Amino acid sequence: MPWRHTRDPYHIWLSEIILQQTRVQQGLPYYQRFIAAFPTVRILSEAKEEEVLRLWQGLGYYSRARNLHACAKTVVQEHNGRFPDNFKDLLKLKGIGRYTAAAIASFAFGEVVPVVDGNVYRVLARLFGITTNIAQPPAFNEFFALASELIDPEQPDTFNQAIMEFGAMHCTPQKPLCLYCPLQAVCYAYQHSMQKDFPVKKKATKVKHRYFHYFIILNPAGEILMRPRPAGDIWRGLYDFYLVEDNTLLDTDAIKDEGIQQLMAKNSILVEESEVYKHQLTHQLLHVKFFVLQASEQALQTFTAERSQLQAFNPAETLALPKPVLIKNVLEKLNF
DNA sequence: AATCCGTGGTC
DNA sequence: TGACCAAGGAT
Repeated sequence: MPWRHTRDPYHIWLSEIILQQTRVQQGLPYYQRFIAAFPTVRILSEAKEEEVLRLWQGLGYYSRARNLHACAKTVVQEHNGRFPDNFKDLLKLKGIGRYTAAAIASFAFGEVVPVVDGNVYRVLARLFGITTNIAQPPAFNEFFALASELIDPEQPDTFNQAIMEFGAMHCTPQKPLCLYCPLQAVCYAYQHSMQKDFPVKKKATKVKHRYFHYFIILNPAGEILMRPRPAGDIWRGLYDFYLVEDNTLLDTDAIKDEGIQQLMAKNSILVEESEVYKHQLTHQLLHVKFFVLQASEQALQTFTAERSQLQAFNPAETLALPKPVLIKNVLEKLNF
């Protein structure tokens, strides 16, 4: 890994941001493209945001890219192009939290501060038999305190990399390699055959049910009405169809949206789909029905005038739109 | 504290 | 094949 044997805070910072919730294999090519395009933090800070986002596309968690760009600007404009050299000040930068601040502080500047990531939770929980629920915020302080006692003050960077590497390569989430583990004799989980029980991670899976009534509205030209989803909800910025949401599964004729009612009155309606979609990241269970309707030009004008976000796309154009998986599948099934 | 964000890998 | 998870952070 190209960021492993360096103390350049720019390289370390970039790699750590890319590797947040992301595997090395997936992030490595992005790291290489970013370094090639932006050799220094100053060059990155002078880039356009669209250019940064374009290089980031496909990697996910896109706020990381926006924060990355904002952080580069701050470093250049307020810190003379040099990253802060300590944990406390690094924490103030956008996109840098407790893990990333500790990683940069220890790797680049040798500060004695432990990283606490998913690997550290797992390794320490197994080793010491810690039953604290790591999904709860207070868990961080406990593991941070324990790691602070364990960290080697002479080589904090090596300690931090070692414990994460050990977690990633050896003390893995599933099928840890206990058979030839040097910590067998002192590992609580191994001694009690409880590897699968650590770390304790209870994820308050309150599944939220939502009922989406999608309307695939076609105008006389055969175009489809779509709109980008608003902020503050799932699929922000991705395109989907006009929808009516209600907490109860509505009957076709019980829908309250007046505009839709008018369209339905004047046009035939087909129920094309009815299925359940699980949004696993946010534990939402979406109950979805799809209606297809042909709208007359006149009815359509009234309808869209009240919903300025809606745009008409021909089917070929919709292929180029960023769509939620659900919508993509529907379009494919409907042969659009 | 709870919720949101994304793609890809594993078993 | 569905459930779980990954070198987290912001709001």
